[in-house]
Amino acid sequence: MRHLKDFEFIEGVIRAGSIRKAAEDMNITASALNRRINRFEDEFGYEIFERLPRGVRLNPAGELLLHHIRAQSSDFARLRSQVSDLSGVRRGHVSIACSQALLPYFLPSEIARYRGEHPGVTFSVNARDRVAAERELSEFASDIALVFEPLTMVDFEVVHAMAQPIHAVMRADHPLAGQAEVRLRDALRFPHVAPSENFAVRVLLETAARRSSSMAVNPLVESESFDFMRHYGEWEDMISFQFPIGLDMTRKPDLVSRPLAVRDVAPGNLLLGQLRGRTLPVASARFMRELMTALQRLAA
Amino acid sequence: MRHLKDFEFIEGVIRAGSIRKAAEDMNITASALNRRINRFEDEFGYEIFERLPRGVRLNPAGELLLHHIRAQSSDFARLRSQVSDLSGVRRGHVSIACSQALLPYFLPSEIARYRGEHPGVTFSVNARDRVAAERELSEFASDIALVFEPLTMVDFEVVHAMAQPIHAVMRADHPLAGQAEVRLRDALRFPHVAPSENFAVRVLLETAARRSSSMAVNPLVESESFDFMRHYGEWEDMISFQFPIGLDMTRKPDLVSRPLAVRDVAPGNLLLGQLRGRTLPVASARFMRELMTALQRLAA
DNA sequence: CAAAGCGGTGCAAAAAACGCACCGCTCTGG
DNA sequence: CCAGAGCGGTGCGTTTTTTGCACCGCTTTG
Repeated sequence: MRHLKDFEFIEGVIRAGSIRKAAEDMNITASALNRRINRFEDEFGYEIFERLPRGVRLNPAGELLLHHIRAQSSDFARLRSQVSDLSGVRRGHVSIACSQALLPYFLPSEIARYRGEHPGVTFSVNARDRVAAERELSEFASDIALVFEPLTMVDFEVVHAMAQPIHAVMRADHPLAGQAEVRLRDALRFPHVAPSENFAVRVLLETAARRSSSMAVNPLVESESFDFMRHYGEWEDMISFQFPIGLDMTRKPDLVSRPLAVRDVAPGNLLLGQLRGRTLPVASARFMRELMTALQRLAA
Repeated sequence: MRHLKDFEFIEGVIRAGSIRKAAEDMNITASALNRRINRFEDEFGYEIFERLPRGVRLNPAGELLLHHIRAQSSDFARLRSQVSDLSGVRRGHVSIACSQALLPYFLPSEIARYRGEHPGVTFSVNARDRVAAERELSEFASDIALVFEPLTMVDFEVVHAMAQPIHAVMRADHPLAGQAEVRLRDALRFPHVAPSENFAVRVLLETAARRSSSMAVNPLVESESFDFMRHYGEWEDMISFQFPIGLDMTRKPDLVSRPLAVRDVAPGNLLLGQLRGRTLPVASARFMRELMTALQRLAA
């Protein structure tokens, strides 16, 4: 679209880090691109790039402008899909940033169900830790985030929250498998695997363990991949920790999961949210409502 | 700004109702303007105007586009003032749509206090009934609305609410002046003035009166101007009804105001709000926070 | 039924954007 | 230490886009 041309060029320059590189990427002369940038800065009244010997970089004003650009082009995309909805077609794209735990069962089933009703809607799903998920929202790279215990929360608008007690996952013949509820100190006495420090499960375990001098999280295997940890249990008998929404026990009859005692470990909060103040595209907004009801159904 | 040119032309056409008239208004040839519109519709992929024999009119897609245009240019204005804030200057403009009751005392004092601290900030204040105030918000014509009991509320995001019991205002020597609290049936037995049907005070009085067959609101003088009604009391001894925030009794020692009994008449809700989901310009956002604290101080 | 007002179009002129060649500068690697 | 590479910026001729003018077909109106 014509009126977004300048913005696209500016985004290109930001991406490339220099005008010349950006010009090459976008099939235009460096001089022409340079003039576009300069003209825009003139009209805008403020410089938006710092000129460095090796290229250009956004200054604070440019950062603000970048946010406007992203908000603007995202809203324009929303407008287009809204207009195309007028003619009856139900189309759109939903982009989601989520914790790993949602990847194996919860999101696939929800998305499949939704696409069954609206086959024109496409999805992109990316695993992101809680910091990256928030950043993606504020960069308009994702519409929806579904993460455990996000950190900064200033641009994160919580649409739905759900408490999830941590479960200990072990083989059906594990000594602790007979208990309906597992005490943390018991679980930590057995060999266990755990995710690394930037995952909510680990943080909750650590804070709980720190309350008592006798307990410590000492994973024999540590990984950033929940997928790896889940499969590792098939080879060596270990306890792993996971939120129940990431579990589908019906498919693994040789594994059992038991909740950790809530008085030992605080439950994690699964938060469904979007960028504060943003108007989501119709498809994303609808799917978010679906997720809300799905989570409520799960809690009941 | 270059990238808003098309949008400005489109707004001009909407305002003028025909391409030729708009072209004249904006110092451009009709043919050039016509081609701009057509080119935009081509690139956009949808027509936005219905072509009528006497001119053009927005179609539904155009209505959606218009909203995007207004949101977009308002957000761009916000961006500019935010960037200019970076260089230290505190500037900006705050536009307010409010009920008449706020005009004489509350808003003037609040605005004066705010401008004492930020002399670079300008204001526009317009009295609007509760329907018009909401429309102004959604057209980005006002940043902030402060009204009693708005109606539709779908685009109105309530930032602060405050209950205001209706007061009966009368001369100090009025028979009811001795009571700390006035019953509605007593007040209605005396000659009274009242605002017309599209004001919250009147609606609340009517609904309260309807609960009893023995009461009716029969104003001897009816007006849309609170200013008129306030001054009319100086000429003929009548009860008028008003929210306390619109009163400043210290300046009129010969007048007294007594609250109507809450068990007779429901208090009105004064609502401070903005367009749902909109990011206000810095100046407006700050002033809104000031209003919130002022209202809280008033309630205490 | 003619005149006025509307959106749309062909064409030439005017304006804007572009590509090319080149400048001055800083950093870097032999 | 110095030459070369890479950067942003500029002058100029050329290309592309936009505009203005004249005019068309159409509908409404007095």
